[in-house]
Amino acid sequence: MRIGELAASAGVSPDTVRHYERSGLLPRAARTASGYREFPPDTVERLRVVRAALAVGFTVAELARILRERQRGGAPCRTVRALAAEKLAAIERQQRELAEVRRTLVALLEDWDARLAGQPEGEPAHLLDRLGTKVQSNPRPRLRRTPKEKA
Amino acid sequence: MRIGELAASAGVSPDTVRHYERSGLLPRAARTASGYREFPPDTVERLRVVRAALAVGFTVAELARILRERQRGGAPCRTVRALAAEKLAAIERQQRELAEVRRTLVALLEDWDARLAGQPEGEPAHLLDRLGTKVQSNPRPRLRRTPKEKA
DNA sequence: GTTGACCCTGGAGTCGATTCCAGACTTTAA
DNA sequence: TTAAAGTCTGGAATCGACTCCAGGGTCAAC
Repeated sequence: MRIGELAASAGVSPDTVRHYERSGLLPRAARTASGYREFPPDTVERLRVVRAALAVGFTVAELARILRERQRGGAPCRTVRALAAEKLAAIERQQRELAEVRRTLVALLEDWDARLAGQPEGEPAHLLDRLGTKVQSNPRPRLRRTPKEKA
Repeated sequence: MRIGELAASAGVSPDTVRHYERSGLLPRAARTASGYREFPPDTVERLRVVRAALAVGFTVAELARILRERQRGGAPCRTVRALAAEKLAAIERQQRELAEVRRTLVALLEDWDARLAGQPEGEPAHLLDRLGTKVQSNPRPRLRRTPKEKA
């Protein structure tokens, strides 16, 4: 199968597939006489695994290392298991942070709505200023930019 | 007060303060004869507000726009309120995604541990392969890199 | 008067997973 | 036969909030 078909099977772009190949997440594809990549059908499954691993937090570099190890007959299972546990811990940390931020934001909106209710349309209500008194900043919750889905 | 003191008061680096000034999140500071920035004391509060706003998900660009608007006598409260509501929605979406990923990961670890239990130390257990069957990838949970705290 | 801690500039670098680019070729369907 | 859609390369760009850099002044204490 060609790259477009493979990519579509996993809902990614051909560029992404090439990227994975370059990074060592997919085996080097064979080429047709004209230079097109020709993937064996089971690459669909391999790509699915890669996407799933990325989705639970593995990085491309980590996966590349693991897959390379496996290629050489190694059994990186213990490493994989440990790494996954780290991902879980990271996720739970992030959940706690997110919950905290959410609490803040909910309280903030309530507070704001109360003051906006008693305020004419164009008047300054100094909403942002209320933030300083109610939140003690610190980390930085990277709000994921919404991934642009292909139409 | 000088930049180092201001920065310390909010637990950020002087570089960050300069960055905020450049970005329009802090008013241009006055300068001493030797060119040092001299901040009025209430900048501490302003910086605190900025940090808090960033912490709940506002971007530097958004804050700059809002603060510029306010500078010109505008009352961007409605905008701010709407933006905050968007942030909340984004956070809740992220929470749902994170919960989903966590569920997957927990199930995966259980599954893995079961197979590893019956497996001798160096034998391949094909852990990653199990992923493809249990997860249907998609988005991409950016696990935040842990912010390096200053020692 | 010298050390060490601070401050200045503005432009480049960081992180990571994509995504995009130009310019060229190939395949497919009409 | 010709146009549209797919593919190739590899290096650069994207996003955002910082962080770092060199090369140079400045301030405080001893």
